Amino acid sequence: MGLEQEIKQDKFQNDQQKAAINILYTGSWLYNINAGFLKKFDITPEQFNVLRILRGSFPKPMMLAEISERMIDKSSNCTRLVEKLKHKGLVNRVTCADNRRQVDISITDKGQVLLKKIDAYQPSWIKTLGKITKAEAKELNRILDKLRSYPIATRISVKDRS
Amino acid sequence: MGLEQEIKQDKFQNDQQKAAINILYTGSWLYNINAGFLKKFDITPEQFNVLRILRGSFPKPMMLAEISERMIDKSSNCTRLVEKLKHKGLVNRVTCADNRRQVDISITDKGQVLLKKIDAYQPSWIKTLGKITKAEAKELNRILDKLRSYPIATRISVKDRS
DNA sequence: TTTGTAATGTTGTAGCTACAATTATTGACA
DNA sequence: TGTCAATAATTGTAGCTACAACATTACAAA
Repeated sequence: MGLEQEIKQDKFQNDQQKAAINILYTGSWLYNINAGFLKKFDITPEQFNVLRILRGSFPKPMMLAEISERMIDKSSNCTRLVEKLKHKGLVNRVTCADNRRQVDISITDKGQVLLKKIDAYQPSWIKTLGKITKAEAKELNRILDKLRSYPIATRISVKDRS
Repeated sequence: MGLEQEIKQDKFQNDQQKAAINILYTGSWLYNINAGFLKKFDITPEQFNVLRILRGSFPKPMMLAEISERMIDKSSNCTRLVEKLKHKGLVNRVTCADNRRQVDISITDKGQVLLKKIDAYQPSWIKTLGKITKAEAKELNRILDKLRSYPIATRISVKDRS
């Protein structure tokens, strides 16, 4: 079933506009699948994202700004997110000795164990992804990266200058 | 700049997994551009979505369940969303005479005017979309539709199955 | 008519997000 | 040294979401 049937809209202005809606719609769909899956582990997608980021850096701790930079959804409030994770014992947070403005955050053993457990469950969205081929995934990645490439925002094109 | 640089992650398990992150990331990126644009008009992306849905149905009113079904983000609370729009004078909401369980919702003149005004602004994300070709947009749509095909049972309610 | 069940919305509430204001610390430099 | 700007994180708060419980209405069966 295509996007038109799913949101019951039968005409888009053009393929690009349809693509925008499709990305938003598919993103929301994927997010919800993921959130539903992670709920079993009492963790949100944002928290999961942060934990994986910290695992990637382990054993080197990270500061909040670095974590924010790597997050999928940049707008999440990192301070409070990390606070939740600390409360669950999944991360450590200590004031950095060299620079007391920053805090060093690192994943705990308990956090590592949780991630392993989640990995082992073979999340349903991994299965979902199997529906597209490797070649399709590559092409999808290429197009999405192109879409986000830096806009030539306010620059006047050579043609228009005259 | 590709996804790896943007979220500073240099290895993914495979292309499909990267694609999932890419969709979530690009969706969030696009949402934020859109939200920033719409803020000038004192309206959220969700509210804008509902208004366009109602314009599509005009002059035929719609009930809440129909609107929900067509929304990009199904999880928004439609009752309160419509309440906000009514408060701004952008929609009408009256109890349906035939079936008093349902409410008939329709876009007002003021709502139509607002949408026209927004259309006229040529949203920045329309420019964004120009970065991919028509052929790329078509391919993107095809792959995203394929990805969502065969719904994951656990997240789809009985009602939605059809 | 009464009863049960499905359809349709609304509401309560905990928790989360957006974003601007604020605090604390550091480093540059007159 | 004292002042200023930059960096890093926290907090206040209004508004929004998730989701389950609830209320109302419709309709069919006994």
